[in-house]
Amino acid sequence: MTVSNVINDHPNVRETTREKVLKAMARLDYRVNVAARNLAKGRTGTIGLAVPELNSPYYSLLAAAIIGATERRGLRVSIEQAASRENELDALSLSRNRLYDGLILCAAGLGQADTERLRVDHPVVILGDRIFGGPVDHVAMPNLEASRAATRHLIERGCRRIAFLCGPVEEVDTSGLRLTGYRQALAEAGLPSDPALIQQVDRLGMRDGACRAREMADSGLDFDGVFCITDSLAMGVLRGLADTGIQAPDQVKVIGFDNVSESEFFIPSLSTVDPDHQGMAERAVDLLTRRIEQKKPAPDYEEFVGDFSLVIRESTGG
Amino acid sequence: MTVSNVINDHPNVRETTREKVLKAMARLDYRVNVAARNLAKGRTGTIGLAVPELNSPYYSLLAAAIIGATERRGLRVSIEQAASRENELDALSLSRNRLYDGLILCAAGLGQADTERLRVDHPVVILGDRIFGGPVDHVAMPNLEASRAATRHLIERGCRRIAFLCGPVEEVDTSGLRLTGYRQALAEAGLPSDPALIQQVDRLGMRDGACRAREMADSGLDFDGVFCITDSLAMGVLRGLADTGIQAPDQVKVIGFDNVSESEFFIPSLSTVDPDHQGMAERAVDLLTRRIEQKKPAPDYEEFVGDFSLVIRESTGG
DNA sequence: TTGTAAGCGTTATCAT
DNA sequence: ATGATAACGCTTACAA
Repeated sequence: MTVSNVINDHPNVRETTREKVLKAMARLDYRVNVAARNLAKGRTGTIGLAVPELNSPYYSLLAAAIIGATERRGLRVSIEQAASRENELDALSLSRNRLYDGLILCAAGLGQADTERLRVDHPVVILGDRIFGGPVDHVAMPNLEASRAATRHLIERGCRRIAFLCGPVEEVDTSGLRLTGYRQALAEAGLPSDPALIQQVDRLGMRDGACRAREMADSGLDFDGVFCITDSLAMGVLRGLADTGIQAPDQVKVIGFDNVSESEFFIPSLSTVDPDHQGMAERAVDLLTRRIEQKKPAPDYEEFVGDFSLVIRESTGG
Repeated sequence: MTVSNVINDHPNVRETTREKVLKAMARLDYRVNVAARNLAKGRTGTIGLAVPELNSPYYSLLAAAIIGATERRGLRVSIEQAASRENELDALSLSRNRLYDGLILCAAGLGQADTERLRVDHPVVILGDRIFGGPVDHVAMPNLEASRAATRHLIERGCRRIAFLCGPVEEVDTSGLRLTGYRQALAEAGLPSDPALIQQVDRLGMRDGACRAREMADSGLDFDGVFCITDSLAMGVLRGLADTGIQAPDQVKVIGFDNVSESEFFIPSLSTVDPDHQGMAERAVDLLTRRIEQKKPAPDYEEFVGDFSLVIRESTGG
């Protein structure tokens, strides 16, 4: 017991005793067994972070932000790639199995229909836009406002035929919410909303962005601006436009969403929505920590929407 | 005990008993306690992966490759950001503390001088180029050969004044090894090696690449090719060149190293060394698994060097 | 096929 | 200030 007290820096250990213990520990090359400690304490000091994919500028930025936020709180993060709805449920159960003290889940597979599966007796925070009003704390992007602002920016720069590039649109999700913001901005400016300009791709990466941009150009679609719901998509679009000889921003202006590190250096550099990643990460970790600390689960679920600003770069005229 | 047998799919449980147990588990909403299991088994089924930074195209690619390799083996990966030598030592001790069954360490802070600190009694695999001949298994990039090939490619495309852009050069590390390959290629082609062309930056990211490219251009340095030791650096260079009005590949050709996802879509698309990330990841996990499985530590340390190929794209003339 | 007993290495509680 | 004792929830070894 005294050894335990020394290890955990408890007071009430005589200095000479402490030294004796430390000396013995050094001599024996003693290491605490974290598994045993976790069992005895009922805590692991680790939270789980489940993201759909790691090799993505956005999710790696997000992971870095979360890690930054946890470091300041003396927590460890274990990152899991949960690439499917199935994987996400796995992550949930691992957390329930006391491997983690709590879980930050970036849902991509789970949807509004799975809301009830989140009703678990251990701390979970949802980060993202697929589940609203669930029985968990929730940190979301400022989808609507930011999309309006991005679209408005294109309009202000003179675009009249603005394409909207997104992923599969579901009832409630990033694509759907940002589409609403886009439509609102058009409506506010008195511009018609042409369904042909609404383009959906399967995956929100550069490849799909590039392919679709080429298809749009080749099909003769008339457009002078593109609002892409992720920067990856937007950089892909810039690439696709370049392939077809279309000049950005002169002929077509492009704006993205996320402000990933690469956007600043792309050629042309990418105008984009800059969400307050840091703030959202801090808040997610705060909410989770609060849940972990409180003994009794309380159904006062919080919904936090992050801040954003617009970053104007070359792709919309600088 | 019978419950344990059911949970672990052991044979020798009567079907009716199994069902009774499963039913009871469902009724009680029972969950195994992973912490307790870890303690009893002395294994966690989790390996640690320590990388210097997460928000980097290269390391996120690597992390994804490692995760892919472990999934097939029924292992879980816990990713840690170890951004300093200190952090790397932490990761080592966590593993020693039985939180992980083993550790894959991408050393960036630890160096050849720390070799002895790797002499630990639990499985570790080093992934990277900073420690050779240490008391651990080691998976490395084909630095020398690949750098020679990349430099040779620039020479074949007509470059005569090839700059080399790297990070701080130490005794043994990525920068140093690739520098050697670069010099060898120049020598083989009978080209002089001008020290002014060897450019070092602090961090291997796009920002430093862009800044340095602008400085090189502004200072009037004469160069017609750049071999960058990472793709991020190379994309930064392309950006920097664009800023100063230098055309790539017409006036200056650029080649990178890593073949990160972004390279294919950058404008101009980036020629680069494509290491066999998947193969290296598989091998690292294999080596680690072997160590975990064997009871007695054996000092037959393996050194595995991955494969590579060259991917020629627009930045060197397509 | 099922169940008993011991032990994994810590920490919490409570005496001393 | 120190230490004895009993958990923590599981698995292994072995007995029934």
